[in-house]
Amino acid sequence: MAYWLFKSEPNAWSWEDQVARGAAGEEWDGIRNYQARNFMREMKIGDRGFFYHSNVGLEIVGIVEVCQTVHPDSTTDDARWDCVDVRAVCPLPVPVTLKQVKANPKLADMSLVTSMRLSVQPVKPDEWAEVCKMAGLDPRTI
DNA sequence: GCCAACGTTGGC
DNA sequence: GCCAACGTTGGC
Repeated sequence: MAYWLFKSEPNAWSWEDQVARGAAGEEWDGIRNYQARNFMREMKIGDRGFFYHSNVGLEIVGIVEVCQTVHPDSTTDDARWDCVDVRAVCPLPVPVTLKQVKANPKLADMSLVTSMRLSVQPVKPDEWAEVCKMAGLDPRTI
C-alpha cells in the first residue's frame, strides 16, 4: 500500500466536508498540475493519505483512503485532467502542524516541506509512521 | 495583503 | 527549444 498527502484549502473543501460525504467519498477534483495528476494515476484502491489544510489551519487533520481509482475530472471537459475519489477514514487525535513537521528532522525530506506548492504528493512509509506517532495514532491500527 | 517559488504559456 | 511574461499557490 502506498501513502499520499492531499492538500485542500478548508474554505473550498475542508475535512468536515470530506467527513460529511461518508463512505461514498468524493472526487478529488480541480487538480490542474501534471505532477499531482500523475501521482493520482498511480493510486490504488485502499491507498491511504493525509488530509492537509492549507492556507487556513496549516495542519494535517485526518486520514483518507482512495476508494475509486483514476477517472476523468468531472469539473472540466479538458481530457488532460483526471482525479481519484477519496473517503474519510479517521481524524487525527492531535492534528500535526506544518510547524511541527518542519521542526522534525525525520521529516526534513517530506514533500510538504520540500515541494511546498505540490497539492498531491507521495509520503514515504517512515514519514507516514512518524506523523502518525506525532498525531497520537498507532499506524498499525489504521 | 504581500510576495517568493514555481509551473505554464506563447512568441521568436 | 529557449526564455520572458504571466498566473497561481500558499506561507507568512
